[in-house]
Amino acid sequence: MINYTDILREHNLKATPQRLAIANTLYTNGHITIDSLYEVMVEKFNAISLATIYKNINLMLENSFIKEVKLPNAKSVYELTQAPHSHLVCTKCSAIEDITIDLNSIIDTVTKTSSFKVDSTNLVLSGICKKCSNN
Amino acid sequence: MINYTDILREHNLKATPQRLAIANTLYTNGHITIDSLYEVMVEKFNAISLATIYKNINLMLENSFIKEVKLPNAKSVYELTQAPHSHLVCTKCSAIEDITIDLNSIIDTVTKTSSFKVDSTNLVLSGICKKCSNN
DNA sequence: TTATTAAATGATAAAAATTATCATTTAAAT
DNA sequence: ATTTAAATGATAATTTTTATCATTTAATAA
Repeated sequence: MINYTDILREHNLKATPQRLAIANTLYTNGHITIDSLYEVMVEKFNAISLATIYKNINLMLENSFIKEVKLPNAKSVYELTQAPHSHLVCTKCSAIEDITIDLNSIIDTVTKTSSFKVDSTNLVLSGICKKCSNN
Repeated sequence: MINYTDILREHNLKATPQRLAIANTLYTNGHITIDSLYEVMVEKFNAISLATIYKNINLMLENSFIKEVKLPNAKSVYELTQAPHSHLVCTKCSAIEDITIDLNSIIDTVTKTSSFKVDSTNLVLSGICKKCSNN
């Protein structure tokens, strides 16, 4: 259990118990959908409102405390903001892995080829994870 | 105006006037949201139902006639299925460009590093397009 | 500590997005 | 021209997300 009080405040978010729990849920789960997050949160706060989940997710996105990851053929998942990275998604078991890939050479090529100034990247690689290829 | 009758049939889709119009709208627009597609279609068929749009988009996705492109901070857009490619999205004017980028070296690295078998890629590069950097 | 205040929460309504249902129409194959 | 399975349009139902508002609470300062 990490104490996210200060980090929340750095992102201009009051450190409410609900938010601290959301932060820890994201920390322990890595990536989670709104639905699953709500399920987990209901166990911790039996009276939490779904509206609180949505409002906090949106605020946390606006304040860059978390990031949304849009996946092909699946609902978005949310993760704590970290260093920029890409994602591996297993089409068999739906597991999601973070992976740091150096995309600079690609960005350079794009800049030269198309005179488009790249500011950020979103890369999702779909396929079969290690576990599933062994089973 | 391209005649998509045969191509639709190749994808196990009856060539209805509505579907032919959807195909042509995607062809001329390149990328379009559900909402915009509906607006365009209403001009061509004043009695078309939004349900028809949704049902066709879903069928066309299932039959790989079209692809969904998930964009950061925006609604999904749909495009005719083409050779695999990536997307450039301008954060100023929201323009979307197709771009073919060779990701094989990256895929190779991932395979070796993480023993994850990559089957498909989804790459969106956000930034400033040529037009907007000049204005 | 306690008091103050702006913000967060929970309950719920409202809105938006998507899917389901079904009678009617139509594309495609006799 | 006939037949039939599928598509369409109208609309209801469901799902997802946002808005509203009374109450509670975190954060700040006295």
